[in-house]
Order: sequence, then C-alpha cells, then structure tokens
Amino acid sequence: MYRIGELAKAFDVKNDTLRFYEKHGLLTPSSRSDSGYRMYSEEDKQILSFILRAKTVGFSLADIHELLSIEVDKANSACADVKVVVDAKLAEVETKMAELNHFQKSLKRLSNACCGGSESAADCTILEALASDVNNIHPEQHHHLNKERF
Amino acid sequence: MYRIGELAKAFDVKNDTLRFYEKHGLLTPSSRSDSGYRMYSEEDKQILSFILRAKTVGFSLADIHELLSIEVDKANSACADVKVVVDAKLAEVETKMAELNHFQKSLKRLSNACCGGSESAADCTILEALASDVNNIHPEQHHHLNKERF
DNA sequence: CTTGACCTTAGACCAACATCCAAGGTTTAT
DNA sequence: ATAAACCTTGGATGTTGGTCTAAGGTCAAG
Repeated sequence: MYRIGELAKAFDVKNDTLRFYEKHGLLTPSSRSDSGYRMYSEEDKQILSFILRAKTVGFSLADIHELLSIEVDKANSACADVKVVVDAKLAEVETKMAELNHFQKSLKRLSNACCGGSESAADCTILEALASDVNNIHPEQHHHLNKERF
Repeated sequence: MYRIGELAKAFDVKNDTLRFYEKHGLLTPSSRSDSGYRMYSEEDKQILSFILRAKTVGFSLADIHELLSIEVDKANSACADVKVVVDAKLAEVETKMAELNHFQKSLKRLSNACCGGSESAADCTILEALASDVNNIHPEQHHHLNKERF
C-alpha cells in the first residue's frame, strides 16, 4: 500500500493530480487508513500507469474513463457491448498508429536528409518531408457519440 | 485559394480555430483578399492537415510549432541544429508508437477474449489484458514499505 | 511534547485550446 | 438592391486538466 505522496512521487505527478483523478472517477484508492489517508494498492498503481500511458498517446481523460469502465461495468454489460467499445478504441489506436508511422517516416527522411553537419538546413522541412505524400487523408471524423463526461 | 470558411469546413474545425492558430503563429494564410478576407493556399491546407494530425497523436500546439518552425528558421539554423530537434521528435514519436503497440495488443486480446456474443463480460477488462505486462516505468525509491493495517 | 513531514478538505486559481459574441464590412443570389 | 451568407476585429466565455492555498489533523523522531 502506498500513501498518496509515495505514489505521486513514483510517477512524477502531483498529489493534487491523484485527487483530481479520484474526483473524476478515474482512480479511487482501494482503501483509507484509520486516519483517513488514501491508501493505494498495486492494482491502483497499475491503473495510474495505464492512465498516464494513455494520456501520452492523446487519449482524453474521458476516453480513458471509458476504457477503464470496461472493467467497472463488467457485471452489467454484455460481452457484445464491451466488444463494441473495445473495437472502437482499437480503431482509434490504429488510426493513431498510422499517423505516427507517417510522422516517423517523414522525420526519418528529414533526419537522413539533414547532414548532421554544418550545412544550411535549406532542405530540411517537415512539409517537404511530407510533400511526397498524397494527402487527401482527412484527420478522422469526429464521431460524437453520446460521450458522457467523466 | 480557400476562404476561411471553406478550409474550416473541409477539415471540420471552426473558423475561430483557424484564427486561433494564426494568432499563435501556427498557420498564417498566405494572403488576404482586397477586402481583407484570409486566403489560404494549398500549402496552407497542407500545414493545417499536419497540425490536426499531430494533435491526434498527442502533440501540443507548442510541439507542433516547434516542428513547423524547422522550416521557418531554415535560413538561420544550421543543419546540425535541425537534426537535434528532428531526432528528439523522432524519439518522442517512437515512444508513442511503443505505447500504442502495447495498447493495440491489449485491446486485441480483449476483443478476442470477448466473445462478441451475449455472455458476461466478466473477463473483459483492460487491466487484465495489460496484466501480463510487468510494470516497469519508474523503478525507484522504496526506503521503507509501510505496514499494512488491513 | 514539540518539530517537521506527511496527510485531509473545500474552494480559488491557472494555462492551453478553443468557442462565442457584438458590431460591422463584403459577396452572391434573387 | 436587399437578404442571406459570408467575412473582419477585439474581447468575453467555456472546457479540460490540473495546481495552489488555507486551515487543520496525523505521525515518527529527537
């Protein structure tokens, strides 16, 4: 069991951030000490790790709540319902991966094109790197399903 | 050339968002009409596409500005400097890709585990899917573990 | 039994990223 | 030539995701 400060320190976030996540239903410490201190378990730690990782790849806290509630609602939701949510998130993940692949390719091309020496960077631009890409791919449709706030 | 409303509509953003990006140096329309309307070129469209794509994978506007200014500064910056920035961003991209790979694997496992039929979702949780992964991020500190009282 | 490092709460405050509004000028279609 | 549908500006407002403050309780160590 970890106290709030221990867990926060381990993940380099503020205590307040953990309280914020709790207030918004993302991470509730599994127990409290006699004196009311929040006590976080290993599983709580795991959840925090998940939240922070999901954030770095562009998921909002609302998205993350949705992902986590796959667990919370398990008694209530039929497997088919879960599958719908999971598959939707999977599609989002795959879109993001495609974007990143694209970025990676462009950046690599840039990095190689750039000498790494002291010449002018005249030919070093992201847009030039992207230019070879035929770009009628619109960034994904913002499907607004009833996205409950978290 | 596109007027603001045309470009905004094409990418499903608000006109205000384009003005906001302009105010913050991310996307300045390449010209103005006689009456002062913003006129966006194909290249501007390209830049907007870039901005929105970068946003979906978790880059902040500040990050994006940095990426775009690789171009803007090209006369001023030595190639080596550019390479440093590019390689740093490349590392970020690769970190994000690793996270997403991980998510993808977990979600796929979930999707497969979930029957897609009407059984209970009892075994469908992100955390279970992630459980096989040993959490390793910040291995550090642990002077004392404190006693458990429950 | 006090000191200092922890923790609690409620609520104010903040930065990033938009989004809306008011008052007015421009274009296009009828 | 006038309505509808654009566009301009500056400034106010909203959402998301925290971060800080104040007033006070807890706990191990000297």
